Amino acid sequence: MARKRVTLADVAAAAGVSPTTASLVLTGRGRELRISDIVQERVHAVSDELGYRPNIVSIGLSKGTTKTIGFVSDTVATSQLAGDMIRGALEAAQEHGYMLFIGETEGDAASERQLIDAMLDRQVDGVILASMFTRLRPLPSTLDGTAAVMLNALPVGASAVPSVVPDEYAAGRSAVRLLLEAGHRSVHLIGAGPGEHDVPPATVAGRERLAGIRDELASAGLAPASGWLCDAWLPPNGFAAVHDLLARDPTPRALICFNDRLAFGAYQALQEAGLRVPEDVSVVSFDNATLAEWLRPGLTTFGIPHEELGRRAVEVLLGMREKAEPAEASGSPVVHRLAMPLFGRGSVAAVAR
Amino acid sequence: MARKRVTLADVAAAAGVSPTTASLVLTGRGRELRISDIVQERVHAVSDELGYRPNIVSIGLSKGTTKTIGFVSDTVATSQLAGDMIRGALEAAQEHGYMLFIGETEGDAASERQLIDAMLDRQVDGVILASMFTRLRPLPSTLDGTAAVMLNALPVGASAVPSVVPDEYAAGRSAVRLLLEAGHRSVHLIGAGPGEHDVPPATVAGRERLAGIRDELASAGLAPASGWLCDAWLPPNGFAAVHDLLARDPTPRALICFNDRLAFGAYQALQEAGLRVPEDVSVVSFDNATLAEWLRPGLTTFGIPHEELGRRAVEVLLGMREKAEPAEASGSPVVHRLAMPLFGRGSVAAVAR
DNA sequence: TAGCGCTGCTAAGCCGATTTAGCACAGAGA
DNA sequence: TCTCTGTGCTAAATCGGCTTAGCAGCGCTA
Repeated sequence: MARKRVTLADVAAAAGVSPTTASLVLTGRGRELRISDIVQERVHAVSDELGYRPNIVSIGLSKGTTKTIGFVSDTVATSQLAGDMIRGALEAAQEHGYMLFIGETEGDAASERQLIDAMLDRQVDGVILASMFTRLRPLPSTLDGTAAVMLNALPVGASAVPSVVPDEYAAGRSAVRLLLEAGHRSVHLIGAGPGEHDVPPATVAGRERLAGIRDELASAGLAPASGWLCDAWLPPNGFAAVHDLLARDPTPRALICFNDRLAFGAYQALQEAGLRVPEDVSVVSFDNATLAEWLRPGLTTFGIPHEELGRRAVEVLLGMREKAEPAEASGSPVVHRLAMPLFGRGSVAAVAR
Repeated sequence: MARKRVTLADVAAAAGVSPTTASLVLTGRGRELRISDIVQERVHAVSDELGYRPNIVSIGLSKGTTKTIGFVSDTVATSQLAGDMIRGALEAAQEHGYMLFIGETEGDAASERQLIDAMLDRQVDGVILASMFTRLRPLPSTLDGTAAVMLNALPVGASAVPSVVPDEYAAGRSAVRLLLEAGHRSVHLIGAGPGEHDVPPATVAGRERLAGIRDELASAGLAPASGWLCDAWLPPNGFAAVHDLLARDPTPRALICFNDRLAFGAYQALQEAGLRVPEDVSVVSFDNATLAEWLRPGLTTFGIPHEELGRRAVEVLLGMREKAEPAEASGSPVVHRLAMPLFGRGSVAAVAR
């Protein structure tokens, strides 16, 4: 069955010219090399008729470029996030005629190395190293000499690799500002805080959100009313933290949850205590998980622009390939910070007096 | 910077043999073609020392196989599901030394065609056509002559392509059996039913789940107590359906929700009506979304084995490449149905008497 | 001592494109 | 008539590996 692919040689034969001529015409160098209009037209016509498409593998062999990008993610555990990030990358890649190899390491260094090798064996033009939660990560040494971009992660060590991350710090400030504008002066933190070092280890997001929160509070002459550091940021943790908070302060007015799943747990605890959102308690959160929309009332949250992050990573990577080695040239690695958009729903109200 | 890749020629030169010899040794045909042990050893040593890795692009050019599979999904809207499916596919592919191209069509036929072309241009060895919800879909004609497998979708038309889908029908039967064993005799359906044709259009999952449910009820001499067909299967739909149900029957005993998001809405409606899960109402559902674990009480649900589906699709695809054209040979396309595992949590209790 | 078979290795072609160098022909000028 | 300059096209090398066919040298037989 398998109809054989139409090759350049087929086109050339059918048009009665040499493969060279066909190649020149189809790569747009016909005029430059003085192929007559009649022949050019004939080649194009035959090419269309036969449905010729160049074999990228072949081009890859001689040019060393395969129009392919490797996308290495460390975990797809919280895969919804990964999906959007990949989607953005995919779209940007497709727009530029690139394809994406996807690979997953589950955080294992050996399998990361293996995966990157497999990609290099296939002559990828560049590699995106994505993390599903913002963190510091080293650049694998195999990637020396290959264009690379970190996505939702920051390079550690001397490697001068550009990175693309959400602007967590700004979002932290914005979250506080939102509550201040609603008249709140007492803000409890669920998931981290109150001190600047009270964050789960290795999460850049937590550290930067907290820094933003604390700085914005400070500029209003305030400090967190309380902070509840959690090991993990899942609903049960949020539930427990708010449960504990209510034991100390039975009528909190405003919560900032460090992510939406914590907020979900917070909702549950508040509800069981007979407190209503937002009439009794305002809640602001981060991530804009799908969940945020489904809660009743809807959760006001700062979203991670996953799709935009993925898209930007691809664009940065393709940009690198044009200029020679710009990251190293400019001395220090470039960090692209993308704004986290606010999704205002029903969970914030003016403070009750 | 970019250290040049080590080629076979480099290894050969360093070992003082011809490229032919090096190739034979490294592809394991050394003994067969009588290369002396001394030379074999030397070639291997040099190869290791230089860190030689064969360039798969080159092999792809001559052999036409690139150890690469294209994974085309129609939508990543509900991307968590996609993520797990892709993860399973990824793992299986990696185990066999294959890489995955990922592409997304957003359901658009033109972009699907374009994507598949882009993959064929890169000489993929096969293509997996994945849907994020089980449905019928035609096989794009460009794929004639290429190995293909449908994932979470069934081929429509004469194309003899194997497919891998969850066994929705069996899960429907199991859901009912679970309730029957708990002593329930009155079962309300949220999302579809009561009649066998009362399903949202084009969802195979709904149709098959409903068929299983109705058949199992029938074999106990029962029929659905009521059924609430919803346009979409999102929390607000579940909320509304249960709201309506309660207007007719204020004390339902058992609900089967057609997915977890409907069940989430059902929980909310039950809660607002002062009914408790599972003491007053038992709830069974399908999908095992992450959400199911977070609800209080945890939702008892039949999960879609996404990871297993993805994995199996790859295995079926790679299996096809070994035998010639087995699907067509065997006459009718093979459908692989994978069991949907039960995740028993706290939402089902023995019927109150 | 020519012929045969075996051992151990290599030359050369191929996959499908791009690219460089250059060929054949026509017309113009010396 | 010979050279020179364009014009229009093509041969051949290349990318990096695999594969087929075959070569050289040796010992053994007839």
